[in-house]
Amino acid sequence: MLLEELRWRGLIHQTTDDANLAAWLAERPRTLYAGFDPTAPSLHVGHLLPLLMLRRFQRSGHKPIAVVGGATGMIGDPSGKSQERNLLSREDLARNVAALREQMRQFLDFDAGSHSAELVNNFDWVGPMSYLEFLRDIGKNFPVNVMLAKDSVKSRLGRDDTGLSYTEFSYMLLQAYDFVYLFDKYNCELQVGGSDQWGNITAGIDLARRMRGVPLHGLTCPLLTKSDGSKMGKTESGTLWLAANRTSPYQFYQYWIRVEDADVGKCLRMLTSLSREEIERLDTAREADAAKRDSQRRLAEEMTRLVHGEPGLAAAQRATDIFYGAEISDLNDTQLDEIFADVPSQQLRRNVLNADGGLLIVDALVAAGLAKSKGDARRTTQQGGAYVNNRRIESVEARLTTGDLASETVMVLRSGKKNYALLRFE
RNA sequence: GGGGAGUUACCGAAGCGGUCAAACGGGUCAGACUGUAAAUCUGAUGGCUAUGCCUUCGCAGGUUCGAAUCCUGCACUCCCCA
Repeated sequence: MLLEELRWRGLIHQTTDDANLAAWLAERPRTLYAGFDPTAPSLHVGHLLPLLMLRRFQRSGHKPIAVVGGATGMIGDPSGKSQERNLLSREDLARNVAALREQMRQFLDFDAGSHSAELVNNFDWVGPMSYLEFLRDIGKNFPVNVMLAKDSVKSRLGRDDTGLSYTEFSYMLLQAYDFVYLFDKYNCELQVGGSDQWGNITAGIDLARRMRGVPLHGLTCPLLTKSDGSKMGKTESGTLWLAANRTSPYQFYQYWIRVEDADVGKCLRMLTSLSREEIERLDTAREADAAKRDSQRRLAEEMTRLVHGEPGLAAAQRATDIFYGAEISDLNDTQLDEIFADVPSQQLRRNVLNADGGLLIVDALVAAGLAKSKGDARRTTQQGGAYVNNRRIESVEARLTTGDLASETVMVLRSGKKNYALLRFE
């Protein structure tokens, strides 16, 4: 039932027991976990698949545990990495762990009785363990030849330009032990993760069999990639973060709005909770009239609501209307600040609007940083590329006065289709 | 160490005494078209207090009424022979 849906959504890459997993899950509610290493102070789109996987399982009555890797994050997972990682400082790590915990809360239900979600930090059980204890109890169970056979290790050893430190080599032991620990404490029997986690997951399953004699299970989801093979969630300016202070709700919304036709169906399946009927209806509509871009709109809406809530979605949509819409007027500073939160701004003295009949449009463009020089500004204006409050400026001679303020103190300048800048007049 | 070639605007590349702010291509920017797609088409592309003025053709000098173009020196790059 659940598994069938996951399969339809394309969320299953590999499982430890294709034949029986569905029945095993149907038997009774199970406890499962996914781990997230605190490599940055925010989750990003790449974390979403396993996180949503936990959510989907919870909605089917299973109990999810989100593990923040306070311990494993100190080591660095070599899986899927082509080079040795730099270690994070303890302070950074602590900050990241706290931030991730906070973010993960919104995706899971912590008040669902017997299948309430748990949020734990593996530093709590790995930290107190001594090195000797670790080597005797855990290390003893890892044949090095098996470890060497893992893809994550092999790919690194096969390279000439980079190696693999003992530290990173040990990573899988820590993650393997997490699984055993969570089995002991929560009777956790299933680990989910991205396809690059397969080696680590099976390491945990092997360890549990040796230490406890129990069969645990694993399930991985594919990496979220675009039709051209590149990773989803990367923009020209970097990663698409879930934290509003790193990627604004507007930028986040825009990313999904701009997803290619070829990728949008996959995104709807893998990332949203929309029903199969609804997604297939969108597919049909898209084939009939791709230009309407209902799929993208719906995707952006769902994703932004999921990550930033209704207020975030509303703000993103309002900003979108303005960025791609009509003239800006009758707004106040607060609204403008919110909409143009991502846009650079410059301060000017207010009296330049009154002196000499106003501020020349050319000077305004230069001051706002939208033109390299006055010549550049003049050219842009002559070619019809200069806008104030989204109204095209027709003449190079035009002067801006207090009447051109969009709000109390702010004027919205634009060069071309999408280069915005604010001028604040104090 | 010897011989040769080169250094031009964001990049590539023409220019080889005046008509050179410097052809052409790419990039970039703007406009039209469009689905916040792709392609296409058009225009622009050193600066300014702008029918003119100023600064730029590796750097510093020189010849000349006049130099990106000729001469001298310097720096750097590339190639060939040791």
